[in-house]
Amino acid sequence: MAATLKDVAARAGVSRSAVSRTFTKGASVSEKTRRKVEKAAADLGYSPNALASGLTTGRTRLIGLVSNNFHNPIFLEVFDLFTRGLQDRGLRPLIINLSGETDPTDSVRMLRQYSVDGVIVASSTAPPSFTSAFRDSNIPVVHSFGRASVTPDIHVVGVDNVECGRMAARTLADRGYRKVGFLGGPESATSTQDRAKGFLEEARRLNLTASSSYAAQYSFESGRDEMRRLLRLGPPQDAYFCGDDVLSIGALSVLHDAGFDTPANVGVIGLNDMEIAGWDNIDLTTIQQPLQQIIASSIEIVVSMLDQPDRHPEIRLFPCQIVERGTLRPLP
Amino acid sequence: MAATLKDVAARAGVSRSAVSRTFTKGASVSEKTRRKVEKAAADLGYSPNALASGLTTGRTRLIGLVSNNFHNPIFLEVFDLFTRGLQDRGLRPLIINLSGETDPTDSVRMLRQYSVDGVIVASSTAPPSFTSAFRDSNIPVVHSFGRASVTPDIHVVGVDNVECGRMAARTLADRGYRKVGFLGGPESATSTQDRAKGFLEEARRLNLTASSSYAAQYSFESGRDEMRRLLRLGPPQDAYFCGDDVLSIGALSVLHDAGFDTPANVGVIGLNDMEIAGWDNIDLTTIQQPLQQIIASSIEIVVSMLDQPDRHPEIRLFPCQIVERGTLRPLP
DNA sequence: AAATTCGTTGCAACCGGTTGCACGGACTTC
DNA sequence: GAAGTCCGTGCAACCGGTTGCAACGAATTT
Repeated sequence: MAATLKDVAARAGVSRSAVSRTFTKGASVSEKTRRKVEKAAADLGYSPNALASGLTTGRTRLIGLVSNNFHNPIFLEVFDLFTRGLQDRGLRPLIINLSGETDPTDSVRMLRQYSVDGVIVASSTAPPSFTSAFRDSNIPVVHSFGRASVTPDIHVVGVDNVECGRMAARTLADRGYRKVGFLGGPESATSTQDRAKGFLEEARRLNLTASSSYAAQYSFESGRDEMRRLLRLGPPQDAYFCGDDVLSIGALSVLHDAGFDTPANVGVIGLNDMEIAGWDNIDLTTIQQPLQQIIASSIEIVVSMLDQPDRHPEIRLFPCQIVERGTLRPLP
Repeated sequence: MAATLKDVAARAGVSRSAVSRTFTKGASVSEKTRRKVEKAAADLGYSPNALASGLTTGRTRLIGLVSNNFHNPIFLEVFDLFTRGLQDRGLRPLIINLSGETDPTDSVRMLRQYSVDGVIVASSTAPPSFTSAFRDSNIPVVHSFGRASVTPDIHVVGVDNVECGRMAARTLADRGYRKVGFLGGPESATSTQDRAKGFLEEARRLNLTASSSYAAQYSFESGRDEMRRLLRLGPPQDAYFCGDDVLSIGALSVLHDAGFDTPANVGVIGLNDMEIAGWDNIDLTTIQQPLQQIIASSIEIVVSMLDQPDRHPEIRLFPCQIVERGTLRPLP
């Protein structure tokens, strides 16, 4: 149906090699043949078949984008940045929706079948075994929003979640909250563990009374469920650090239903600064992750791995910052 | 690096054809060779290269998923359903993020280069010329959330937006609102045009006073901007039908800032029923599009086109329904 | 025992490109 | 004018599979 190399070669009166070379930059072709070929290609509406060329070159320009956060609005922003960033560099994202799957076998097989040039795992909850499965299959991989390890064996781009936890504790302390709580996401997620660690350590250091609890997932409903459970056990803390904006908003809605007012009765600080957090009906004080930087950096690493697959694993962490809105009282 | 057909053939002591046939269902292979081959394949961790096989069969099992709604949270749900639905059928979504692009040329080229088996355009704002570009390139295409045409030349799955508009008008009238307004998305989008048409016609029929205006995009900020503009011109209508939930929420936030209370002073009804609309801090009355059905149906059509590429274009519209929440006063 | 049928198998060509190599011609150089 | 460069080109093999065709052996029929 579509024109092939052979068709173009015939029409231009040259060999298939000549046509291939005109479309391979850096190859040696005379001005004259190039013009003939380009004319013929335009006439036939030819564009090279990326799959066939991938077969011989070993480069498909396909990048696996693996995620499981399809219920957190922040991920739409992540998705937008990744897909745009990749396609701006001539790469095509091939999506894998994990949706609860924890066994990497299938994902690895799928992406190997399509000979992706690399994989980006965009998830703060995917276990480390997941990313290593790709590396073990010799697929270049970078873990975005992953945990920084002391002995990195995989590229990780993200934030220092322990430091985020500390930052949250300091922020609450500075505003005069004394009894504070951590309301995290799933306890199995490394991001949750790190945020809890930083938060509780720093709270202790600052002589705050700190508690912690965990929601089943990073979702609005889980945030509601967990806050409801807490309120059944007794009065709320002075303020909560929630492991994610959606959890915060869920928790807030339960607090409001129960008659508590923010920030007067109880403060809440989230994490992510998703677009919705800035909406006036939400107005959530939160810790912002620098998404653009994290994603641009992830893409940069995966691109560089195309040329140097055995590049030394690297950790890139970016600083977070507080976005002041209405769910925490102002500094005294 | 990865094992190939040849490696497996050598290890199993059979020809490459035999190996290929064990992995092609419906092919004729004896139990004995099948076992030998499967053993060898398992030993080597072999899995067939989908790209190479696509080259000869003309089937890549790749489906282009084209969209431009990367700023509307509803699209995360759409995305989740599409990616899961496709991969459940062994298809892989290849994402194209249009982000404002209106010229289909590049998208068509990209997807042709990767020999996708079909394309799903998931957008209520993409112009019809966009989808036809795929069809003209002989790529099976279905337009999800598109406009139903009387003389369909492309598969369309979605809702009857004119009827949605009528339904909104009736809903407002039933609840005693007399002066009503349509606050739509971009005027160029067919979805906006249809919703406006249905709403205004029905409002007239019901002797309501109706006005209409348009936001620049389907986004929270545009909703705010437009409602701000309306309030500068004079007092608000009794109730608004907004062309989308995000517009509704933007409009609501401006109304609240201006001291209007919902549903006491002014009613708002949205469209989509995105997850957030149900959050207690939002509690938006809205018209629900049956996403699951629309998406399942879109996938079903694209799958059926794999076998019958020239299948007659079809329109599938699903009914919407009102989701009662707190931004419209109850029926008298 | 010969003929027929049938399922299984390997050969070889092909899908749409890429690329090492050798050849040919134009252009320098001595 | 002969020798040496260098650039451009085509041939042919290859990437990792698929598939039509013919051959083959076993089982069935006559």
